Amino acid sequence: MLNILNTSIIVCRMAKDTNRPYRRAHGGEAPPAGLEAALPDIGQRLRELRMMHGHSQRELAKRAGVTNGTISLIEQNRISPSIGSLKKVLDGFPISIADFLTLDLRHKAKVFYAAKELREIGSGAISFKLVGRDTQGRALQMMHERYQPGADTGPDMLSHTGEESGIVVAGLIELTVGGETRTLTSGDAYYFDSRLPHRYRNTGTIDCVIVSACTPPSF
Amino acid sequence: MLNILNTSIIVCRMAKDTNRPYRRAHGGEAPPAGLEAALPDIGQRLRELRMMHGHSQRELAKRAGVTNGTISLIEQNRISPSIGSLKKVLDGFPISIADFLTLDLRHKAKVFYAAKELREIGSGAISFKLVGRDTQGRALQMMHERYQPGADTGPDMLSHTGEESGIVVAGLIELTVGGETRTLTSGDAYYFDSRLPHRYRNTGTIDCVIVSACTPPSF
DNA sequence: TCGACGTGTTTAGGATATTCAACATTCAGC
DNA sequence: GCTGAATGTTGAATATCCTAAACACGTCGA
Repeated sequence: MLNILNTSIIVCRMAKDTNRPYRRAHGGEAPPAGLEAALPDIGQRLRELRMMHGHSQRELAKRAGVTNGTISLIEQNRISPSIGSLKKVLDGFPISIADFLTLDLRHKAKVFYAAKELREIGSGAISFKLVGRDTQGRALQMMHERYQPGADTGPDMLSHTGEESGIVVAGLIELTVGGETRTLTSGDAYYFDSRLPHRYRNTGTIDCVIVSACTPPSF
Repeated sequence: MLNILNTSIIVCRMAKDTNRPYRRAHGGEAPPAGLEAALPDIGQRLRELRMMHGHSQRELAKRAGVTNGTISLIEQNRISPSIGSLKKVLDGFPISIADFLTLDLRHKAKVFYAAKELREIGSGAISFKLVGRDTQGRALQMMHERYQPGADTGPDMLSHTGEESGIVVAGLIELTVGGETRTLTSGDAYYFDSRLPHRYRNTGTIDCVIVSACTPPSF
């Protein structure tokens, strides 16, 4: 099977360096065409990652224990680094080879959310403000919850797949999980499997504010 | 930096094949010792995967478009395959390089946490209070973070697998993610892929408090 | 017992990756 | 306009990878 990457490298070399003829991969069988998933653009990935970290080629080379020339050639896709040396190079960053190959650096997901941008659901006594509008492809759902005095998620206990956790920021909340009830105040926290029936009640006299998260997103 | 893998390869070659002398990686500096994460045992992984699929080396070689010798050498860790050829080999299976490298080598939980029970790590300018002592089997890690004025996670950007999100509860924080920088204040929020290099800095004059969550737990 | 296959391993040599050193460029500081 | 120090690129030499072909061993059936 013909390797697309290697081929392109050769083309590149031929064009730039020498006229030395190139032996076609396997004289015999024709390649079954590009059925396999494309190999990510190692060079550009590395360059972007390096830039993000604010390192020069030499700086990274020193950290990684390779030469700056190697970094340069890899970034230009002039060579296909061995696993060993790619590992060395990535040792210059806190990232694994697997993550490096998977990470989508180009996709610009929304990162920052002004308070007013949080999506608010449930008005009245209980309000949830969600971080992020579409939870597509996200593993987490972060929330800013506010319970007015007397607010109550009700006697019909909640129950859904996933896990949830939170920290009380202000006021107090009475939380029941799987039959056990506790009152939490500012700084206290909870963590439970969302399949356990649960209920929140503000038994205090001021608004209760909780910052919580659940996975997977359930809104 | 000396590459452990390559070294062992050489040793192996020397012992079995020839007595040809081996030039030590870099005459100069001594290796800073095994600080970096171990490179997964490519050879054994490949062998196991191949066995699971019931292929012989030659059979896989044919599918992959490499020679059986290459498979053999890789499985013995005699060579560190190039990304390109590892890709080719894995094209013989329905698995990506990243998955291949990651592939796994095979009650009543505590719900309520008083503020004092939160496990505190990092005492100085930055302190994290974690919900839950052992994150074993948990999908989420909830945290109460406090940054003193001037606190900074440092120019060596953080980067790790997972996703993280948070809401600023008090003060302000300057957050850099994947090259983009923003200053968030109380009520603002963020969400990003933790593999993107990121950095937190309290550029304000009072303590900044953030309640955040990440998945999977990374402490 | 023998050959014809199957397996994984090894070897020599050509192809590719990596290093080292030099080069070209940019940019700050004078 | 000069340096000097930084950057990324390149060519030649060397080390490593990859292939092709042979090797050694085991199994099976005649």
